[in-house]
Amino acid sequence: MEFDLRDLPTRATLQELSRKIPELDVSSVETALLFMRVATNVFHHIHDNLARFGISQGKFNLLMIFYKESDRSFLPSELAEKAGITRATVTGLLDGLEREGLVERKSHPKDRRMIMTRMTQKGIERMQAVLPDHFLLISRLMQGLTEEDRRMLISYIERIDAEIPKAEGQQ
Amino acid sequence: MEFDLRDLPTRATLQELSRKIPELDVSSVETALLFMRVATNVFHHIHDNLARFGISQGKFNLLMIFYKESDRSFLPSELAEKAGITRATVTGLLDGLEREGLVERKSHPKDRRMIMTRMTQKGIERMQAVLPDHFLLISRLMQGLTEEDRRMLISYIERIDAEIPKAEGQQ
DNA sequence: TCTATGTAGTTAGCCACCTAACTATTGTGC
DNA sequence: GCACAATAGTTAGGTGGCTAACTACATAGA
Repeated sequence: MEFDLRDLPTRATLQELSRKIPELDVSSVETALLFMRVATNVFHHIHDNLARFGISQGKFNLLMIFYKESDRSFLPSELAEKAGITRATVTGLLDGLEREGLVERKSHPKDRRMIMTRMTQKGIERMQAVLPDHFLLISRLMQGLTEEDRRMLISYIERIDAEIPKAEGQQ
Repeated sequence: MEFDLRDLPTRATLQELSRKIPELDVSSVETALLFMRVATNVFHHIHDNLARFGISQGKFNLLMIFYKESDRSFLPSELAEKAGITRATVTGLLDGLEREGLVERKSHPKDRRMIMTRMTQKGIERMQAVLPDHFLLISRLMQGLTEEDRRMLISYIERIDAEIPKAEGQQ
């Protein structure tokens, strides 16, 4: 079963490699490759949906951080850390969000190196327009799975994540 | 269990939304978000490893297509279709790969609009250096799962993929 | 106190993706 | 046979990610 002609060369390559490398398990690699392919499809799907609202994935991630605590301000460096991107990237995303009037920058009263960023009313309204649609689309991805299936899936995914060495020295 | 303070605001947002939108299932969204978070970690992990060999993910994908049938040539448009990226992006990636001497471009003998691209010996050798390490790293991601676990995981992932509407009109 | 070190944000420049528009060439229909 | 449409690849310009270097400011130590 699963006789995909297009992928047969990969399987042949894998099987040849696995003869030389005993630790390499062909079915593990194939599972991981499927995982990655579907993840890519999911990201594209979500990207396309957010694009209908004129929001990129990167901007959405920042807006979500703001929205969760829309009454308070965030330092750019704090946003970078929460979103898992660099401060330089945050600068660029904030430029775009500020240009659209979704967030605003104010200088910090005490420490003049810092900038306080805050979501505007327009930003809140934009998120209120996007979120129902966005989460509904995400929710529907799982509609082929039962509650029990999802519990199992979470367990498998967490075990995969546990194998990824977490970079401690992240400067 | 799973009492992550940082994510509580998301859960609160989700629960509020789910009251207004009956079709929205909170646990489905949370499962999908975990799936995406781990997928991102996996991609970063693989990226970091390929970077040690001076190869980006995009270039690796093209090289893998070449390597699977290293005796034949490919049209750039064919590479784009197989890799799931645009022709414009292929142009850029081929520029880099050609600059490094890993692939070569030749004009098509019959149709002068077309370009035949082919992997060089140096390209083959580079892939032979990268592949064992690369696939071993991918294989290890699954070492917390049994054969049976992986079968189940594949089934779940395929059911998620089945919910993604495939864009027919991809011009 | 003043120098050195550290910190926050930005800038510059690279990469890989995109869309839209352009060039060159081939194929088609009157 | 020639104008027009279709096709292949590239170019131009935008975005979001990165690292490295820079500016401005704050802080700690001799």
